[in-house]
Amino acid sequence: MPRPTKIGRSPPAAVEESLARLGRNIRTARLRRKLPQGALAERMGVSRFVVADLERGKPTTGVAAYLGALWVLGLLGDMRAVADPDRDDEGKALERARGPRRAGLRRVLSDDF
Amino acid sequence: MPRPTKIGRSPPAAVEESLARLGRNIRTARLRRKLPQGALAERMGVSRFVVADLERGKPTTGVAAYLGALWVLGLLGDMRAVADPDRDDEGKALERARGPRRAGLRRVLSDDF
DNA sequence: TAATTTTGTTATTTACAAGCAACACTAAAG
DNA sequence: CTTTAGTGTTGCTTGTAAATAACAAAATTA
Repeated sequence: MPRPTKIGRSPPAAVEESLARLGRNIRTARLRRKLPQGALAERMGVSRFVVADLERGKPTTGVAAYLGALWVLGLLGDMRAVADPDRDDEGKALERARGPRRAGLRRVLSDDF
Repeated sequence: MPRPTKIGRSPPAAVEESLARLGRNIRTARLRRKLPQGALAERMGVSRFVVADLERGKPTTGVAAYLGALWVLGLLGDMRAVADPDRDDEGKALERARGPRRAGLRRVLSDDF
């Protein structure tokens, strides 16, 4: 996350806590599976330092690293429920109050990064 | 995620799908709350381009950006269940097969980034 | 319709994420 | 105790994530 970002340098406490817990959970799952940081890192295609950063909940580390770890550990499915529109009761209530707005999409949205 | 990373440049398909879905979910939640990308970005303390990246599921974007968006939208609580040790049945089974290993911790682990 | 708002695109700049190497510390295994 | 494996820490290098600015193309509102 290069360039000084407020959310990267000092995230809201709630975000920091959430990240710390996620990191601890990944560490616990890794230890249960008897995987050293290096082995997990190798299967993810990153260096062991990235895994160490994850497990501490480093906020500036890329999402792909976190999700990649979950993937190797067989826990990626847990992400399905995050921000699931079907479970977003507050959002659904807001939407019912007016007509459903369509997202201002382009003709074609290029997804090549 | 500077430096050519396998997981950043071409993540496993499962990770890509998970990211794409998460991005779509965040976008849906934002639209339901009638928040423009710029407004969400401002509350997060980032530029509007980061929000646009999120919603496309860009893998190299920092975690804090994703979690920060969830936080503003009131959806951060959904992260609690991700990799929750209490729900990790496979991990628990593996652990039962042997004694619970303790992590090789330091005396003090500095968490200042 | 026109005016406004929102989002997408491109280009440029810059601070840092992630790679690597070397070394220290810890805790198991022999 | 000695050896080995796993993890933490520091310093350095490099490619790039994110900021900014300017413009274009949609969608919404009047």
